[in-house]
Amino acid sequence: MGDFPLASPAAPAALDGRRVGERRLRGVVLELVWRHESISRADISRITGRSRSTVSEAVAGLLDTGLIREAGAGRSRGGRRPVILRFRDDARVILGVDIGATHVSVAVTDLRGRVLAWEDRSHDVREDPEGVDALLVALCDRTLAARSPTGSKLMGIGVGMPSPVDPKRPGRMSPRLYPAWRGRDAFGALGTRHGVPVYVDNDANLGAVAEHWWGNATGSDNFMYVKAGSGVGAGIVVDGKVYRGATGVAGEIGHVVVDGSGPPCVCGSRGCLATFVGTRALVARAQSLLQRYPGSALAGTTPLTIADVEAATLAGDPLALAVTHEAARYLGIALAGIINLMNLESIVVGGHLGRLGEHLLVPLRDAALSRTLVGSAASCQITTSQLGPQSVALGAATQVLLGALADPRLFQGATSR
Amino acid sequence: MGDFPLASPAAPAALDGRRVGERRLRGVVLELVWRHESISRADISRITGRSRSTVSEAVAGLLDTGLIREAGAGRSRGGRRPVILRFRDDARVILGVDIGATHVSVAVTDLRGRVLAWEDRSHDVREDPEGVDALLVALCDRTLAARSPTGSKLMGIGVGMPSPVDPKRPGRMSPRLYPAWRGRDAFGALGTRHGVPVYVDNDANLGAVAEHWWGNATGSDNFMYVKAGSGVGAGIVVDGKVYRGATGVAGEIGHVVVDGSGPPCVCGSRGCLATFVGTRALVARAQSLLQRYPGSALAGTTPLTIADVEAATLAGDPLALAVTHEAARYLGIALAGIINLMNLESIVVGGHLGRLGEHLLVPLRDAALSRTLVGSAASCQITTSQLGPQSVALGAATQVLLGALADPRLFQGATSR
DNA sequence: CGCACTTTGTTCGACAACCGAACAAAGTAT
DNA sequence: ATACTTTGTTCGGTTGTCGAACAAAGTGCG
Repeated sequence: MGDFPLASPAAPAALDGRRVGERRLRGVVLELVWRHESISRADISRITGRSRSTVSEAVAGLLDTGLIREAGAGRSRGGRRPVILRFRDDARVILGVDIGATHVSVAVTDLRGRVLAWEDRSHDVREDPEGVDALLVALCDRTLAARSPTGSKLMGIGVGMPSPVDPKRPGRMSPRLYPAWRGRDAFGALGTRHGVPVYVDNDANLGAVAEHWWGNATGSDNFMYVKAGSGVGAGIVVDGKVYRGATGVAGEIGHVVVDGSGPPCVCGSRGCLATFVGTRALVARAQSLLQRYPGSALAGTTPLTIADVEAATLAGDPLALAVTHEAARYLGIALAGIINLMNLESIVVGGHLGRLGEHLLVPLRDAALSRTLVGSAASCQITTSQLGPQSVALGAATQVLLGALADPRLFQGATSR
Repeated sequence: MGDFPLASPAAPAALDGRRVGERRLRGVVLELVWRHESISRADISRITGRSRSTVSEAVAGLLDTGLIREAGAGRSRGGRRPVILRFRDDARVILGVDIGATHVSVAVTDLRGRVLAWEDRSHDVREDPEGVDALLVALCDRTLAARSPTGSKLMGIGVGMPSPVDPKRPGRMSPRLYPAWRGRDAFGALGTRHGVPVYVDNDANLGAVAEHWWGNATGSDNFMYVKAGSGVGAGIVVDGKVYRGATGVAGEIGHVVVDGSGPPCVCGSRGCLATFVGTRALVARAQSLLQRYPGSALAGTTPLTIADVEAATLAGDPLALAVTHEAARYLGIALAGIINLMNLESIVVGGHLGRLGEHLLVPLRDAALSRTLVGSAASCQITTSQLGPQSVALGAATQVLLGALADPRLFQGATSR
């Protein structure tokens, strides 16, 4: 026991596929009970099309596991009152870990995506892998100890990384972006330490998952989450599932061309989105505009940081607003093309740009929707993330939850903390 | 009988889902026999994981339908020699219809995607819907009469349209692009006339299907087919299936920005791909360059058509080559961004640009691959379509075939012609 | 209030898909 | 020739599911 492999993000659990029967129905029923706050056996029978007898059997099995419980009688529909079933949100807890380029955060959530405990630390992740290991151990222990419903079992750990994740070697950071991490199997130790499975994925993908289940993209099955941080990344959800592409590294939105005659980019092109909306690009742009806006609040600030530009934008500083609007316009150009191509239902912007709210959205929507075709994209909702800094950690925990809902057997295996 | 509804492209057949058993296994076995030119029951057992007894039962059922047959003994693997099973490619025929802006084509194929008969007519589809109806009836009858294995039953009809297809109303052309077609349920009559189901889809999507099964994208499960015709459209295949987006109109690649300061486009943006690679754009560009290339073979040609530009390019004319290279470069910029974003495995270019072969590919690959990131896209194969003008009709027929492979019951229903 | 009708959830017999063991047929290796 | 392997079938048993029947617990109308 306690010997779980690192799970690849694409395949959280490979069922044997032979026994398609009860195990599968149990998963379906479990997910239904989870989705509907309260539901009866008869409801499930109607929704799934299985007979009441079959549903009863599956429900009996789930009651045994303690994941659902009977909670009194519901309203009659003209006959006997149904027995209400409820999902037990506190039956297990999940650890969600967010590794960024400059920070490490850990959340403990229940099975409804509620954050029960939260720790956040600044750390130079790029240069100090050993420090990250130690920090993770400490933060996980602290948050687990602080969580409210004491005694709940830990079900699994989700980890978000600021790097593409190779499905075949999920524990590895990209050696190009993180040379110091070369050869390290980053997060396997976490799983064996706690005796639970670990799910590793890219941070933008997990941000998308969080938005899909708990944020602005609830109900959108085809949408994109754009994370504008030190770099620009995207998590794409297609038909309700994270889209990963041919080799698992989809989402590199930073090198979509938005100005063919713009500045050269490291990728070999000119006028890439990344040259306009990355942290460094925004700060540099603000710096270069200082002379033209002598009265700006940013005038005296040295060194200028992205936090300064953000604060100034929210305060209505003209220079900062000019920088923000320019970035929004370029982002809008890129999004317009993608909306038309992929026929997306909604887009959520997170990361530092997402914190600017309407200051970003007004020019962004203007730029994007003026370029989209009728029907396809006029209906695409563009918003900024409301989930805040816990977004990635929450998405990581959610991936664990989804894996378990799809395969209830994972609920069994967790050992007590 | 003979009363099939128009099938939406997304859901060719909605199984009841209750009986998952033999019907499903039979579908899996049928597809395996179809994929492998020759295969034994024991092979199928190993591949599917079902027991030999179960596989034997499913095979027996399929033998009864006449869709597969036993074809002698295979090579021994150290024991009794296996009985070889083969798919009967000539058990049924399929009609594939290609409606373009200026032409109507019809193909009859067997169950292996071989074109047995083919008719092609120029026609002003945009303005004359009634003429299209009459032409379709005539061409379908002619091709069916001309097909080689006489007596084979017609299984279904696939139709490709030069318009986005609304999954909820598959028979309707876009009223914005085709005002004269407003209110017409375009192709339902075809199905009732022949007593078979009709599958309608967008032409670029069907081109992608054809490339996926019979062309350059065989083996690629994440790729894009770009059809550069009078407009520019794309068919996107994700995880082996046509990607349709939130409302079924994905693939509008024409309005990806490739030059933020380029000429204005009808969509409201500037420097859209469509302003550089559409038929009209290419001809206009050639026209405007005539003065600078006085020796060009195109100098005396009036009116200048896209066919002239194509021919001149293939003949190595400097003006035409300049136009082609420019278009290739812009297309490359757009593709680079999409490759990075979607992590595609390959891209196939069809339509008039696709006919230019290496004249297009050399500058296109140069433009696209120089802008893509290591790992993600350096491995993306960019080619031109080899399927020729039958591509869309072939894809349409293939969609019917795939629908039937997934649900063998469709094989039963076809009436003799 | 009583009686007919509905709805819910369980029990039980039947059925279909699938498996595994046993077996015959037809091979190969030595 | 003998021992072992592979293939495909037969047959009994397990499992998921259904439908009919039923008891429990409602609603609604005369």
